[in-house]
Amino acid sequence: MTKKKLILLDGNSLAFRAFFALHNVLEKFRTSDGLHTNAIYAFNTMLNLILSKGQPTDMLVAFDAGKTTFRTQLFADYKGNRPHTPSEFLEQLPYIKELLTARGIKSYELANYEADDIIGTIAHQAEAQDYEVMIVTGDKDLTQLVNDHTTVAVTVKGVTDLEYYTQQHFQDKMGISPQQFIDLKALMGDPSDNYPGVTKVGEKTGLRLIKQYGSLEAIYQNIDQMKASKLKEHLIADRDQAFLSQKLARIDVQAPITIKVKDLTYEGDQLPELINFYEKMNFQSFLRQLDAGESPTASQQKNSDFQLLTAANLPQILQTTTTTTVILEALGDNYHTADLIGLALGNEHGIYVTDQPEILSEPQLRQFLADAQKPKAVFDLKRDYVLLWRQNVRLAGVDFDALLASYLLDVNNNSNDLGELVRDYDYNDLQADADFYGRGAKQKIPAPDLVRQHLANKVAAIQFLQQKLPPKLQEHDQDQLFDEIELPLSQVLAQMEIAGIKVDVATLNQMQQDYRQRLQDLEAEIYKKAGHQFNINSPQQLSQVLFEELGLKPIKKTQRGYSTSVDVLQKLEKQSPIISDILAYRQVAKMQSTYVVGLLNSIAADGKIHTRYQQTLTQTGRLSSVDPNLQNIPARDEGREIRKAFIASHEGWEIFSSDYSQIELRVLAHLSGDQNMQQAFKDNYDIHAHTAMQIFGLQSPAEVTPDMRRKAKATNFGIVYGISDYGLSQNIHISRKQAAQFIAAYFEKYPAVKEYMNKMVQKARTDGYVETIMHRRRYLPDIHSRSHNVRAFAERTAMNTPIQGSAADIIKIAMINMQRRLTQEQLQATMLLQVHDELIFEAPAQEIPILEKIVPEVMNSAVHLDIPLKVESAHSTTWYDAKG
DNA sequence: GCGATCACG
DNA sequence: ACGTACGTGATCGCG
Repeated sequence: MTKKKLILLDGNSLAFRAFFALHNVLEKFRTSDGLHTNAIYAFNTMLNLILSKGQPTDMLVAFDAGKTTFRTQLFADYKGNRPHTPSEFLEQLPYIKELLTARGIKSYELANYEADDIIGTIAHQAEAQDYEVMIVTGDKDLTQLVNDHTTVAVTVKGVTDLEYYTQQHFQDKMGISPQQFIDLKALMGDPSDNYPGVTKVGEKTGLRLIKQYGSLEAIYQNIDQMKASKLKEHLIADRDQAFLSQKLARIDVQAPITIKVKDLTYEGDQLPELINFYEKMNFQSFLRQLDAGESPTASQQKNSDFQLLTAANLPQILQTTTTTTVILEALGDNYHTADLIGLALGNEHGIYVTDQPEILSEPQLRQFLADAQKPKAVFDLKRDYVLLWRQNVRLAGVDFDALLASYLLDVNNNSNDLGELVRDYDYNDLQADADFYGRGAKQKIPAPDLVRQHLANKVAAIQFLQQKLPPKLQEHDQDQLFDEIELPLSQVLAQMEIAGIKVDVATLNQMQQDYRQRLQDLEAEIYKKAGHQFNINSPQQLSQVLFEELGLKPIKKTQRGYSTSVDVLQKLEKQSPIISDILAYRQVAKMQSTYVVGLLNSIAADGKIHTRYQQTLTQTGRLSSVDPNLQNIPARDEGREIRKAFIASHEGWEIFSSDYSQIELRVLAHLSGDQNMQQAFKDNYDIHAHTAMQIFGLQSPAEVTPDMRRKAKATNFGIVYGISDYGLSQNIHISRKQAAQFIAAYFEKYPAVKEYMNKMVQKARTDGYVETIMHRRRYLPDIHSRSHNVRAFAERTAMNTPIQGSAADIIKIAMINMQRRLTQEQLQATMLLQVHDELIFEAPAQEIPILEKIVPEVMNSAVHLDIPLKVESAHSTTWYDAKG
């Protein structure tokens, strides 16, 4: 007989995690009676995962019984600092228990004991009966129960991402045994459970002591031999607290439970009850899964009715007074080169589909698509605009883009695949393209009737989203962002992508040869110094040479070995002459592979590079650039030479570039309302020098040394990123203490900045999101994480996103206005690139003086802030020199 | 397919 | 004491 497997769930902690996993859609999960169901839903998702992955024979979910336990009797303040539990969560707990019954899973609670103790006791008994035990929890404390029979899975993020603690994993990670964990907690205390431990002892010191002495008892037995120190004094003073904490930390494995292991058989879903429950909760997707007996498949998706689109019925279909949904089907991501394979239209006349893209030669259809008075709905306007441009049709009249709308509502729901995206709105009647056409090498076009059906289903999906999303945009106050920024920006970006930027192949070829020679020379030199050949590009082989053969001292570890990154190598530079060769080799190799060769491979038939801007990708609202990335062309040092290859596309034209000066700090000055910082910008001071005066307490700008300015600049950056003293200290190579002083001085001189930072974190906590000046929204569910690490990251994000995102809003508005202005003034000048705070154009030489006037004018007036914006411009025959 | 590295703002 | 800057994309080696 196979071994029995018992899975034990920590009900309260997992339900709580489930609640916050879907906290950002809290209001989306409500029954008609008003009951919130997000935690119930996420809990069930987790159950599905655990049941299918874990295949238990027996199962139990343990819950906390109430506020008072034997621990509160030991220590009145136990868990005394827990914030008020949200009622939206508490109301769901009874239903989670009901769910468990319907799924054939036992649950249990016991007065005076926590769920931990129930789990510990049952696990203990099951181990004795040779069960394999797995415990699932959101609380690391339970890892003390790990042993040969028992694994503890702790949630890392959400409820489906689990870290599995086996005996081995625990030992590897902590360096102590699971049983010693109790003594570690005794020393550290636990802020979330509100018990103290020993003063000034945290995880680091605690681990050191446990490793040295083995146990709490051993520490105190040997305390007299310990040499005098503050630590020793604290240990002695807090002895009682430590032993009390040990009692609190230890999970009781002898709790007086009234159930037996043999009663815990997992019964499986109780179908009538479960269907009933899902219906009550309005869990459509779970109901469908039950229906299918497994996950939903193509066979049960509802296909939309449609008819063939022909030249004959086109006139009737285009005779419409409502919005027409348009699908242009082309395979692959790169719409600059992909071929059309079909077209579909949908409106009040029905859905019409063809797999003959040649229908685009019909003048009526071409006219309709280009008619700004005929409203249209699409998925990915930019893509469609470019596809049609290549057919010499200028798409107009699009007033709904399901991709853009979905992205604005939640920047995480941004799949470039319509089928995947609608699934997030519980719509399952469209396959993902990757499923329909196959992925990678296996991609092929299915039979025409299937393709037509797929396109019809796409039309229906967009129609569904057009009903569903606009009210939500309005709720979020995002109508302007959608209608006046992202939608028009799509067309501007399409035009920039189509324009492309000219590249001088001869320059790149010459660089390729030079780099090839230098790489050969450096390679020979490195092999000579190492004593043998090896692959310098392999961090593994390189660290073998450096740290084993040459005996250099490793500074930093990575997951697989020792780090060989630039900052590490720089610290080793004095120790061996090979290091500078390696640094040089790395730099040249990067230039060669990514830039020279990479760019040469991306040049289109017209001698230009046409990047694609991802408009629905970043979490902050910035654009990104792919295939190739033209937003990370080297700008400093030698690498900047690459920019000499970027030239204007006509004889007698130039490259013209304007960038916002300090836009993020200006945005911060505006958002925070800090008077001191605002004054500095109003007076057009050098802001980094000004900050240097503030944090170094100087009286006049003349006292600011270049080094002070450098440090102040780094501090300004740090503030924008959501400051930490450690991060700043690493960045400018100062002590952490000094960094902390800088930050304190900074906040003292710019007090409103500090208030603003606190306000953003608070807003993320109470509203679940932060937003930009144009109401671009980012949800931050991690702000409630129990993990310090994850939570701190969310807090920095809460501070940074409104700043970075508002700057992104501003340049987007400037781009739209700029494109209009160029048309108005009938200029030949063309906007080519955007690099976050910079716009790059090409123009006939005689238009340069005009650009010098109007580009800063348009950029400066994009929005009205409490402080002025500032723009700097430059121009030349190549991008290299078109930079101030 | 993922981690390490390094390019940009 | 905790473990760190924010946002990206391309290339490489390795499993």
